[in-house]
Amino acid sequence: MTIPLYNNLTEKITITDGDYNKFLELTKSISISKNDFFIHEGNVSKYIAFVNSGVLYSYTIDKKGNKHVVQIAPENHWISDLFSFFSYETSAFNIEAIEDCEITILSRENFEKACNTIPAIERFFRLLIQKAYVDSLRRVSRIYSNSAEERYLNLIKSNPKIIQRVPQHYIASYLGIKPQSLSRIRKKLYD
Amino acid sequence: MTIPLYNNLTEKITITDGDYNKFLELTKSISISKNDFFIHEGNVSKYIAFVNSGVLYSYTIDKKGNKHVVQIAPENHWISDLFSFFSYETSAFNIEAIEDCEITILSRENFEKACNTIPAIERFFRLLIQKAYVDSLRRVSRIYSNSAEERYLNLIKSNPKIIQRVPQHYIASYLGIKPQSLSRIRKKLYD
DNA sequence: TTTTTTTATTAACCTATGTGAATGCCTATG
DNA sequence: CATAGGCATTCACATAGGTTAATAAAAAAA
Repeated sequence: MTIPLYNNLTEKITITDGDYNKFLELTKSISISKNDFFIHEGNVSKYIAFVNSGVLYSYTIDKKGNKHVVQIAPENHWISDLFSFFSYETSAFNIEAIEDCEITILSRENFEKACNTIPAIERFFRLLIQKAYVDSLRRVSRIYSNSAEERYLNLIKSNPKIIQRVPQHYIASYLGIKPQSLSRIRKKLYD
Repeated sequence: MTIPLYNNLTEKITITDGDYNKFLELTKSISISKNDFFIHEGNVSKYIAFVNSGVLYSYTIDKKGNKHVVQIAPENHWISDLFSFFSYETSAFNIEAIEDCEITILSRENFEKACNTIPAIERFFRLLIQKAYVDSLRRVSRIYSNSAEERYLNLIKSNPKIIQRVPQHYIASYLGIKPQSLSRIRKKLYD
């Protein structure tokens, strides 16, 4: 199904049917089962993915062996190994399905092709990345100015569904704390 | 002088003289004295700026009254109140000169105009924002996986000049710690 | 120069989160 | 059904960094 993708595009831009079809031809739709990898660290394939259904999450493993959840993407979100997608650096980055997923994927090569040949698509990705960038800036500023407890409450407020669908230790990692600390925070909050 | 800007553009894209001049007409070059504000929180004017010479830095003041340095931009860097520049949210954001500066500025309105009428410029900003985004993602992941001491050492390594030109309490804020803590870290490192 | 203001250092104490280990609970698998 | 592996919870203790306050050093102003 490509309707969710069309709707996602037209939230930000206007696109002709011709351009949309041209864009669609550069993509590929695939299924991923729960716990499968979409991108596995060390693999060469670099894609950006649009989630039609399910939930994916991306994470890195740092030099100390700690896992860091970077992004949690339910349906209607884009997710990618952006470190290497844009920088071409080989980065230890994984994207894994938390639930069974249907996703539409675009290779780096076709991403460039789409941006070069379909102005509306270049605009779309500029806007998408602008938003992702602002989100990331906001995240840095939240880490610095809020405690883990405040960040947890913010996440619940802004994304109540994620809390229900995603295991707690992933949430903890996304918040930048250990599962034990999240437990302690929840206990304090709900006792 | 607009040569630094031309060089900065052509690091990422190819642009014709005609397009460059068209772009230049949308910009304005101004001087800012040390300690002056380029953007003051509460002000309506929203610009993105290219630093020809000097150093600017951007910061927010959070609800608790703490100042957070978000970006430090020496010459040949772009800096902006990106929170509101892209999101149109009114955000409490300041950009101030640490040294006397020459900057070239582009209003939000002209930014859109440039992106809409000069494809090379839209491409340039897409690439610029991609890079800024990757940097910001990397920063989140560093905050989570490195101690303040490690982040300080990283900063020294990747940007030795900034350490020399920027007062220490700004560096501390950029690293997400208090000046006292940076002092303690430096003492531990250099004793 | 002297005075004032800003910045950096140090120290004693406090707090949030990390660490390691034990326990119980679920869920998947044999 | 039994069992193993993963997940959440709890606790005792460790530690990085925050807080407050005093002082020193440097820079700016007079």
